[in-house]
Amino acid sequence: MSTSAASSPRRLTRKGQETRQRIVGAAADLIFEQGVARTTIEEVRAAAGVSSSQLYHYFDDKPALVRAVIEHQSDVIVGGQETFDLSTLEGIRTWRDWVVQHQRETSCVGGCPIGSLGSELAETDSQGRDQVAAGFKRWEASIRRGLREMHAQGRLSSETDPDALALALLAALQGGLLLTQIERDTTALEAALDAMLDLIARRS
Amino acid sequence: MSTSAASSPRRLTRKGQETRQRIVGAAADLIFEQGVARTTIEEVRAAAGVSSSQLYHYFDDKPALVRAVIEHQSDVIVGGQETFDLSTLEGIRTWRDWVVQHQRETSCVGGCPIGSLGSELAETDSQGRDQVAAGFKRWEASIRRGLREMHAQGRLSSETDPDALALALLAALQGGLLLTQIERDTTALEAALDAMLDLIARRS
DNA sequence: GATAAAATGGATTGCGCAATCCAAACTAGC
DNA sequence: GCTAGTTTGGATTGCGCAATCCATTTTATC
Repeated sequence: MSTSAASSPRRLTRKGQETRQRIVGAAADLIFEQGVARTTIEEVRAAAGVSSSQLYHYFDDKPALVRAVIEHQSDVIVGGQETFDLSTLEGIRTWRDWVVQHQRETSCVGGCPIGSLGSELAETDSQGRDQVAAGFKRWEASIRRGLREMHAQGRLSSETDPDALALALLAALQGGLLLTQIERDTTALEAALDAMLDLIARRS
Repeated sequence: MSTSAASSPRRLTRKGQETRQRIVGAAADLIFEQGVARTTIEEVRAAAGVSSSQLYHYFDDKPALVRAVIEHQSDVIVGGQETFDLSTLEGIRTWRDWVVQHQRETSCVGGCPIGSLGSELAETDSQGRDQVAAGFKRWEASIRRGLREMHAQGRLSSETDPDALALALLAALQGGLLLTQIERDTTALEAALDAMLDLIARRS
């Protein structure tokens, strides 16, 4: 969690931090549900139960709020990722099952919180894009840690490049989530992850 | 290319068809560059060199125009896809190289024209989402045709399910394109496609 | 408990942009 | 060449929404 950002208030009261967090949380939910462009400041204001001036007290403008949301979602996702151990085939399967199950439980709605943001901002907000890229880097590093461990312990063939595999796994997940979100069906996500699992098994 | 759509004018003059096409092309370019929400009717109007009333003569409203753009992009992509033969490992490698090269040439800007649209519309325009899903289905079918052929001719092991593999390949491509777009670097795309190629080779 | 800073309330402003309207000028088909 | 339908011009409207403003109340610090 990189602090920084919101210019004006340098010292935040405990109460202020709570309010700020409430705004970020509400914004994150709304943006996850309907994207940045279709989420209005008014909606965020109402959902967070704050006044307009409060919102602009904590964030310079809408882009600044979006930046805080990206940071928030990165933290949530990377935090979640680190509860899984990807250094064994069994662990990767457990992770795969969790991801698929989670999509089923949410009716395949929303896709990946970071991926969707990245797609929307990529060509219009370079600062936002950089931030999403940094989030992906952290995520990738987390996956890589597992595969490197697997490789070091000889459970991945020595010719295998664990770093490239980590990137491929993240890509397969992203593509699977996108197709799953659009088709409202986990088939694509399962096919993508199972293909990667099969590859990893064959390289064991 | 499914016709239909724009309510009002049932009979289009040649001139009318040209104008309509010009609008769709301009809209497709702009939307590819900056997304649906950030593309204004005024921009499309100027780029296509038409008047406001012309635009609303051919399309009921902005969502209708977006629908025409989705249709257009689906046609372009599926058309392009069909110039490749995915029934041999060699052919798939050629396709992989083309995709990567294309991203390099465009500086990794824009991502996938359909994927980006799908991501933006998924939760806010169910009609648009359905249309993107249909586009992906066509794309998937095109890939599947190659892999089924490969399977039938014994160049893919009999235990392999070519349909699931086609879906996984499309997902890897989408995820690779998304990461590549955000990181402005083709490494992820290459890792994703190469992983799938390796899997296919190992299943040959 | 005084005072400076921070947090909150809510009305208001101004503009970007989708969409409408009323013509006028073409293009078919008979 | 007449007329019904199609295509085009461009001004205008109206609203959604980001952002500003001026208070008032609360919290920290000494």
